[in-house]
Amino acid sequence: MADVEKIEGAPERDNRYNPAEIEPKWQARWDADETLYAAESHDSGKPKFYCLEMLPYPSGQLHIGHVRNYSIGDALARFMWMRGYNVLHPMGWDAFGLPAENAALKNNTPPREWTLKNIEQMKVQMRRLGLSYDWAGTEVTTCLPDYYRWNQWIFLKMVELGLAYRKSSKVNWCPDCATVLANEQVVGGCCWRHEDTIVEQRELQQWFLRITKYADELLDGLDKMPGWPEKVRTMQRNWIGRSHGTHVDFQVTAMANTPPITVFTTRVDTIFGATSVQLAPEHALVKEWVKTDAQLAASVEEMLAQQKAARETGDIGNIEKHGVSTGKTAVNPFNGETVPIWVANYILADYGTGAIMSVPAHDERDFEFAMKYGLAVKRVIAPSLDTDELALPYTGEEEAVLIESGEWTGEACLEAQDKMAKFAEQHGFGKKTITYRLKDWGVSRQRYWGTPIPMVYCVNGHDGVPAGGVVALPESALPVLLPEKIEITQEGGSPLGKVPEFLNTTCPVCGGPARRETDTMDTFVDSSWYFYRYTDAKNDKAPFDSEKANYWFPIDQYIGGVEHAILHLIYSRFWTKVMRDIGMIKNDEPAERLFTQGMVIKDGAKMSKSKGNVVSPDDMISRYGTDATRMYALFAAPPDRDLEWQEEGVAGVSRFVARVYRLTSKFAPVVRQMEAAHGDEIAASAFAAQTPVGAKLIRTLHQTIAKITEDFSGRWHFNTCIAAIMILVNEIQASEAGMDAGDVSPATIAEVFKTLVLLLAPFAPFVAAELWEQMGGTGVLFRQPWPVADAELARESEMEIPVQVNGKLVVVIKLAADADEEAIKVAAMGDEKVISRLEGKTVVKTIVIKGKMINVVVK
RNA sequence: GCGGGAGUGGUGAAAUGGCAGACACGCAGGUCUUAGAAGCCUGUGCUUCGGCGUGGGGGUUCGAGUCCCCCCUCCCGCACCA
Repeated sequence: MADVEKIEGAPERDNRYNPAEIEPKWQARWDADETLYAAESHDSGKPKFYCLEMLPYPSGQLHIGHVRNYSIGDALARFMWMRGYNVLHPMGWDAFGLPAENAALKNNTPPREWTLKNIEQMKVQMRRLGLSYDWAGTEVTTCLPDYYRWNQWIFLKMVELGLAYRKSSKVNWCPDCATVLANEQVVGGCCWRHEDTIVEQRELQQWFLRITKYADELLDGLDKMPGWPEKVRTMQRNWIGRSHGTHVDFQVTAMANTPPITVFTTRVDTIFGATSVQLAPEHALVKEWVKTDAQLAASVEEMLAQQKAARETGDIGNIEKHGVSTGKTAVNPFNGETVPIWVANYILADYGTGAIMSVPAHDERDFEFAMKYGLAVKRVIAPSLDTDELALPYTGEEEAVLIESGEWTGEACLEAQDKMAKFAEQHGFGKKTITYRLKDWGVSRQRYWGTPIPMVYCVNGHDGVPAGGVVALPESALPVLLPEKIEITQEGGSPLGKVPEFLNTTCPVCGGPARRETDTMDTFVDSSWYFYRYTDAKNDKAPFDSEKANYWFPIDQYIGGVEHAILHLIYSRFWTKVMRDIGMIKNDEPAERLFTQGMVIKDGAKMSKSKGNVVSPDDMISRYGTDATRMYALFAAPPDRDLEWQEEGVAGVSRFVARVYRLTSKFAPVVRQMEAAHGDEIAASAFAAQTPVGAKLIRTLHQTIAKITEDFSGRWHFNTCIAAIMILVNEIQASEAGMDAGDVSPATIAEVFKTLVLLLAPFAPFVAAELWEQMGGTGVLFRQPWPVADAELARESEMEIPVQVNGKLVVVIKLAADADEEAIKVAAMGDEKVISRLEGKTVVKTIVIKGKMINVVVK
C-alpha cells in the first residue's frame, strides 16, 4: 500500500500521453525484430489461422480505406495470436499495371523504378500503422521476376491443358493511347486518360483463359460457401448468369445451302406464338446477306453505328428498339409456319446464338418491337384454357398452360418446356442447352508493364507449325524477362514490339527465327494466386510447396473491399480450381470466410481528389497518433457498413486513449509491485473478498472480456467492443478516488489494469505495448494469453426489472440477481405505481421473463 | 427492370422479440486559468408535461426498431441476357 501513497506526490511527467514519442519508439523496436510476426512451422502443435487482407496497388500513398481494411485484419491477427493460434499474416504488392506506365510518360521515370519507390513509401506508412505483417517471410511483389515467372509457368500449364488459347475478339481500343484498355479504364465510353476520346471496339487476336469450363462449378460452389457474404455470392451468380433453355433450328426458306438459324430461347413452350426470327446485326448470316443487298447493308451499318454511339454514351440499355426486315423467311419447325427474318438492334451477338424467335404475345421486348413494326401477335399461353381476355404481353409460366399449340395445347408451361425440347432433339431440329453470361477471360494487354506471355511465333514454321505459327516456350526458358531499357510513348501498340532484343528470338522447336508475343498479361492474373505464394514466398523451384499451401489453405479469413466481388474474387476461385486440377493444392475454394468492409466516405460522398474530400492517413497519425486513428476506424461504424469520417471523432478517441494512458501509468507501480510480490496469485486474490467498488470493477471487467471475445468470433462489431472498453475506463476513472483512498485492493487494481491493456492490444498496439512495459509486463504483448471471462464474476448482484402493465412501462424495480419468478411477481405487484395502475381492473395473466422483465396483462 | 443493402436524436451510431437512443461527436452551462488550450463536473430525442417518438400503412404477439405483408425514399451492383 505504501507505493500507492507515494504516487500522490509523484511528478505529473509520466502521465502525459504523447503518441509522437511512444509510437516511433515501439515501431523501431518492432522493425528491428524480423521474426516478430513470423508464422510458425506446420508442426508447432497450434491450430493454424490464415488472416489475409487484400494486397494494395502501390500507388505511393495509402488511403484511409486501406487503414480501415488493415485495422480490421490487424486486430484479428493479434487477437488470434493471443488465443494461441499459429497465425499467417502476410502482405504484398499488386505491382503491375498501367499507372506505372502513365507515370513513366509524365515524369520520365522507368515503371520499375517508380513502382519500387512507391512500395518503399507505402511500406513505411504501413510500419507506421504498426501492422503486424511478416515482411521478411512473406512479402510478394508481383512485378518482380521471382513472382511473375510463375505466372508464365502456370500459363504454360494452361496452354498444355487447353485452358489457355488464342482467338480473335473485340476489345476496347483507345486510338490516342494506341492500346487496348481494360473495361475498368473506359469511363463513360471515353478513355480515362483522354477524356474526349471515344473508345473504339476493335477485333484483335487475343489470349483467353477458359474460365467457362468451370462455370458450373463456380456457380454451384457458391451455395456451399456460407462464410461469404450473400451479396458477393449473388453478384457472382448474376455474373456467371447460367440460364437453361433450348436451341431450335429455323430453316431459311428457299435457301437449301444456307445453314439453319439456331435460336436460343428459355420459353420454347411459346414457340407456336413466334411471328418472326430476329438476328443480331453482327450475326454471320447478316454479314453474308448484306453483300448482295445494299439497302440492308445500309440499314445494318446505321444500326451498328447507333449501337456504338449508345454504348459510348453509356445508355445502351435505353436505346430505342429498331430493326429492318431482310425480306427473307424461315420455317418454324414445330408448326411449319413461315415467318419473316428481321435484323434487330436489341439482339446481342455474344449472348446465346445471336438469334431469337420473337414471340410478341409473351415477351415484353418482342411485344414492343412488334407494335412498332406491325408484326403479328399470336397468343399461345394463358392462365387457363378458358381465359378470354388477357392483357398482352403475358409472361406468366408457372401457373399457365399452352393454347392453340397443336398437340401441346393444354400442357402446363413448365412441363411443355421440357417435353418440347426433347421432341426437338428427337426430330433433329433442336436440343436442350445451357447458356452463360460468363465469357472466357481475355488476358492479353498491349502494354509494357505486365507479365510477358511466354509464347513465340515461329517465323518460318516447322513440322506441324505453319509460318508465323504459335509455339509455347519450354519451362527452361522461363522467366521471360521484361526488358529494362524501354521507351514508353503514346504511339503505336505494345511497347515491347519496339524492342528488337526482346522481340527477336529463336524457335525452341526448330531453332529458326521467332518473334515473341508482345502482349502482356492482365494484372488480374497476378492477384489470382498471390496468396498461395505467401505460404512459400522464397521458393525458386516452384510457385510454392504444395505441403505448405495445403497446411495453410483455405484462407481462414479474407478481408477486403466489395469492389472486388466480381473480377478478383471470381478469377481467384477459377485459379484455385485449375491449380487443384493440376495437383498443386487440395482445396476447392481459396477462402473459408470473406469479409467485405464498407467504404470510407466524407461529407456523405466517396473520397476523391476532384471533390477535395480526401483524408490523409499521415495527417491523422501526426495529429492524433496511430492508435487513435486505427481505433476510430473501428469505432465509428460496424466494419461492414460505410463509415463517415469525422475528424472530431478521431480527436475524441485520442482523448480516450490519453485517459487510458494517464490512469494506467498512474497505477502501473501498484501493478509492478503486486506482480513482484504475488505473481500469478494476483487474479485469485483480486476475486476474493472485495469492497463494493472493487467488486463492481471486477464485474465490469469480466463483462468487457466476454463481450469482446464473443464479438471476435464472428459478429465483428468492433465499434461496440471499443464502446465496452470505454465503459470500463469510465468506471475506472469514476473509481479513481476510491483506488487512491485504498477502497480497492492492490490485487484488484493490478488485475483490472493488466486485463485492460490486454483487451486494448488488438486495437491500439502501441499504447498497449507501452503500458504493458510500464506495468512491468515481460514478453511480447500480443503473445500473452487472451483473458478469459468468468461468468460468475460478470454476473450482476442486483438486477433492474422493468414492470409493464399491458406492455407499457410503469416502473423499474430493483431485486437481488437470484430472485425467482415468484419473487419478481410479488415485488412488482407490491409496487405503489403498479397498484394504482391496476385499480379497478382484473389481472388476466402475468408474463415473467426471468432476469428480464415482467408484464401484467389486465382488463 | 433484376439483385443486394440501408432508413432510429443536431451528427457517427447502440439495442438475442423484453427499459429505444448504450458509447462517442457536437452543443450548452459550470470548474480550473491572468487568458486560452487541455482536463474535470453537469445537462442534452421531442413535448402543450397528458404524453409522443425508430420512413409510411396494415398484421402477428402479453410485448415489435427487431418477425410477416404492402408502399415510399436513398445507396451499391448488374442491366435489351431472349
